[in-house]
Amino acid sequence: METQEKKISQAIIQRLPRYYRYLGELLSADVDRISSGDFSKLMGVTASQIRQDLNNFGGFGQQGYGYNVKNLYEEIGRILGIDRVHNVIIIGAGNFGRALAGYSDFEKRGFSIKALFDKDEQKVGKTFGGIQILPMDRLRSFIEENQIEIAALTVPKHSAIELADILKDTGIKGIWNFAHTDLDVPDSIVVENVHLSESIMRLSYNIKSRNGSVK
Amino acid sequence: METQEKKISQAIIQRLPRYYRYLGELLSADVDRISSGDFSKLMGVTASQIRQDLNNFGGFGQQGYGYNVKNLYEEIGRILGIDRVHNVIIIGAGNFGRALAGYSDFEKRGFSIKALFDKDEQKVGKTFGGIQILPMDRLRSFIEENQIEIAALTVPKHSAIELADILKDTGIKGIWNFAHTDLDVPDSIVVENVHLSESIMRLSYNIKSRNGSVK
DNA sequence: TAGATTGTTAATCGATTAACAATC
DNA sequence: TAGATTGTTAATCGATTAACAATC
Repeated sequence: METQEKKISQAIIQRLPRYYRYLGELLSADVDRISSGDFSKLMGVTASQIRQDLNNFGGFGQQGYGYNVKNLYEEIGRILGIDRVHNVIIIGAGNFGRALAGYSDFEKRGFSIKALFDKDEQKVGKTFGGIQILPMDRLRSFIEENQIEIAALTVPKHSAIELADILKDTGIKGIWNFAHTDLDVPDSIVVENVHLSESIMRLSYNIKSRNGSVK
Repeated sequence: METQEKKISQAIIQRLPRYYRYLGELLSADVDRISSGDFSKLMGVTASQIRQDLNNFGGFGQQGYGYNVKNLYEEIGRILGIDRVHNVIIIGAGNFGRALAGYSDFEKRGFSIKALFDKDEQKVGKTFGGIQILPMDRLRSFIEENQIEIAALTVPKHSAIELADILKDTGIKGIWNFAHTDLDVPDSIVVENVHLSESIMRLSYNIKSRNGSVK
C-alpha cells in the first residue's frame, strides 16, 4: 500500500466524488481532454481549486494540454478505492434497507451487496431484489466468511448503537450509518454518516434565510 | 421576518442540527442545564466553537450558569425553521421515495408529507403508508392548492433535471435532491443534495486511507 | 461575595484563491 | 517556435481555537 505524504483534508475528499461524477459524464459525452479552466466553469468551482486538489495526489495534467478525461477519471477512481469490489451488507430490512438493496448504481460502482439482515423472523428467509434476508445471529459468521468490508445500518438508533458494538469485533472496516445517532467505534473502523433528518433541517434553514432578509 | 446581521457560514449550518439532536437527547434525559464545556465533551467539539456558533444567533447562555437545555433546544429549532410545519411532496414512488414516505421521523419534526407523485400509471391511485400516489399532471395544481414548500426528488437523474425545470415555475421553495446530478434552479429555490453514491465513495476512500500508511 | 461560565476579541490555523515560472 | 495550461509558491481569506474581561 503506497505511502501518502501529506494529510488530505476532508474538504478535498468531499469534492473528489463530484469530480469523478463530472468526469464520468464527460467521458460518456466522448470528451477526450479538459483544462482546469473549462472544468471549473462546468462545475462552478475555481480552476485553482481543481488543480490544487488534484495535485495532492499527483500531477495528472500536462502543460499546454490540460487533463485527459479518461485517465483522470480512472485515477480518481483509484484514489477513491473504487477500482475494486467492496463487499457490503445491509443491516435492517425496512423500507430504507430495501431501497438501498434495490439500488443498482452501487453495484455498478463496485459495492456488492451480499445480504440483508433483520431481526424480524417474518422477513428472514425471504429475498429482496435477489438479495437474501438473513437472521441477526448469522451476522458475525457471514461477515468473516464473505469478507464483508462495509455494513450499512438502516435500523433505529438504539439498535445501531448495539450493532456498532458488535461490529467492532468483526472484520468490518466501514459503517455506513443511516441511524440518527453518532456511533462510538474504534479508530480502525470508519463511519460515514447519512443523517437525513439533519439534511432536511438544513434545507429548512436555508429556505428560511433565503426568503428572509438576510444580508 | 427578522433581519440577520452577519452572514452565517454553511459550516455552522452543518453543525446546528447536530446540536439540536444532542439537546433533544439531553432534554429526554431530563437535563436542565449544560455548560459549553460539558457540551463540548459530549459532542467531541471545542467549547469555543459551540459558544461562537451560538453567538451568531444570540446570547442564549448565562455567565456562571451555562445554557438552559430546553430553551436552547427551542431556540435552535426556531433558527432552523422547524418551529412550524413544512408541506412536502415526494416525486418518484420507487423504493427510495416510499422509504421516505414511510419515515415517521420527518412528520415528527414538522415535515408533513402530503403526496407521492409518479409517472407510472400502475402506481397512481394507490396509497403508501396512508399517502396517496398522484399522477405527474397533478403536480403544479397540487403544489399551489396545498402550499407545498419542499419537493423531494427520488427519480433518475434525467427526470430530476426535467422536474427541476418544472418546479422552478411553482411556489416550491426547496428541493431535496436524491438524484445523482446537480440541479440548475434560480437563486430563489434552495437545493439540498443527498448524493448517496458520493457518500459511499467517501467511505471507500476513508477505509483505504485508514488502512493504508497515511501519515 | 467567590466561583463559574459566558460573550467576544485576538491569535492561530487551515483552506482557498491568485500569480507565475516551468514546460508541454 | 508561440500559445496554452499546468504545478506550485505566495497571498488572501475565513474558520477555529485560545484567552480573558464581563457578569451572573
